[in-house]
Amino acid sequence: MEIYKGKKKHNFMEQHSIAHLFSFPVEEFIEIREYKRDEWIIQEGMRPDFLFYVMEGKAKIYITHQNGKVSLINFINANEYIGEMELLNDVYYTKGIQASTKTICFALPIHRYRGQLLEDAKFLRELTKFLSVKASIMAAKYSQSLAFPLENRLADFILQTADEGVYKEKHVAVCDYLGVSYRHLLHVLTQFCEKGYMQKDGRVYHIKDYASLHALADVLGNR
Amino acid sequence: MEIYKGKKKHNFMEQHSIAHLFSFPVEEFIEIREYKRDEWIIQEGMRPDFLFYVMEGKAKIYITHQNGKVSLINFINANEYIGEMELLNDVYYTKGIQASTKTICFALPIHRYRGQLLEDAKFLRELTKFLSVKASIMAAKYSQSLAFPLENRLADFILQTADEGVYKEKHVAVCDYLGVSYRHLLHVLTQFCEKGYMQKDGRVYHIKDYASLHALADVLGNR
DNA sequence: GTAATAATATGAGATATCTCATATTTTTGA
DNA sequence: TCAAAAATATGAGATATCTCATATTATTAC
Repeated sequence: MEIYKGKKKHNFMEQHSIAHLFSFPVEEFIEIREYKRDEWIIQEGMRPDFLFYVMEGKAKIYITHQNGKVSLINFINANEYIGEMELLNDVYYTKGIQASTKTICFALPIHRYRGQLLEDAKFLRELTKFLSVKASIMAAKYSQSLAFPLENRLADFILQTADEGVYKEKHVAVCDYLGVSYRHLLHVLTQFCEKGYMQKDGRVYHIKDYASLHALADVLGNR
Repeated sequence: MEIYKGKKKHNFMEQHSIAHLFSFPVEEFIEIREYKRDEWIIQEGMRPDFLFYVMEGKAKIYITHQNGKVSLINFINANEYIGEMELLNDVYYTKGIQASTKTICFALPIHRYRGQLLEDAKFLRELTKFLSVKASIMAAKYSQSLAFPLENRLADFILQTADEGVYKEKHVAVCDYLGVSYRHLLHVLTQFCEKGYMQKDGRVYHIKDYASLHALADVLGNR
């Protein structure tokens, strides 16, 4: 992890203003941090001292269960908060946050700004919207995971992540995300190929039949 | 549904103040509504015109999937909001909300108060906390549903809902809530009885072995 | 009070998904 | 550059969960 200093910090802040997020100045104690791919931004179970706002990059929220299974709960993208749960709630079990690409974020020291943040309607309004969307996405994922087999959820995931007709996500990551075993994921992928929906080419899959995949994904009703 | 008028309204408002939720007066256009058990407070897919705040009672959030399955996403209890998603987001698929007991709530007409509410730090702060807890609970339920079989989730549910050692929830409701088939729920309940964790007595179940149920529930790690 | 509806109950067979074992290939770190 | 670690790959058997069929018992509505 690198903390931007001096000129580098100054330049970055000029090019990426976050003045629209707060109605008071935060420049004085704010930090700009750059995390490398796979670096942990927050360790599971360790309360962070900062509220983060992601400017660039992508991160993953993980939780480890007592049976050893690991769930990738969700992704965090640019223009989203990290650590807001800890800002708001005194007791909260902190999830692990890992950068999945190079990630640059603003970091506000909570002890310095907590009081002001919780009085700031501008900040709270945006955070409230963000949280409402988050809650709503989690609810959708939850109910879908119970109501539909992997076949449907995977079709949806493939269509969302494929780039120019090519699907090439890492199987292990997808298992954590969709909450199924590696074995079963491969099984369903093989089925998709047998049915002619996709064609395997080395490590990547080419989509051959969008219509069928869409038919599977659409029943999830992700509006 | 009954809307309190005149003296009844006046009395209720004197006894149940919600002044602490807002920093501006809301008395003028607020309604007090009482819903009977099983009545729909919001119809699925129909945008509500009100923001509700539950004072008394308990309601359920439902979503119907395209394959006909119904998920009971969560419960709403006293001192919680209904309709906040619609207040915050212009596009949102409205879930169905059904009273599961007699439910009394305040109803604020959105068109009248939206602007003020979104500027009110006091209101937004409480709503933000509420939403952060909601998002966090959904995330926990989601990851648990993927990581653990019914056995564990049911043990947790039984311990949470049993009253003086007696479990007597309706099977059909539990199926929707835990997202499993009726058949499978009964199967696992029967197993619990065979293993001596519970004893069936007519329509209710008596808990006989708390330790074993706790052991099953604890691995979920609900902190 | 009775017919309709909802909830409970149980069996049998199908399918979705998991666990474990083992081998090969790719990536990573010293 | 080489050994260790991670990711991919596949088989076989076990288990969790679902679907459908069918009966019986409560609850609700008229």
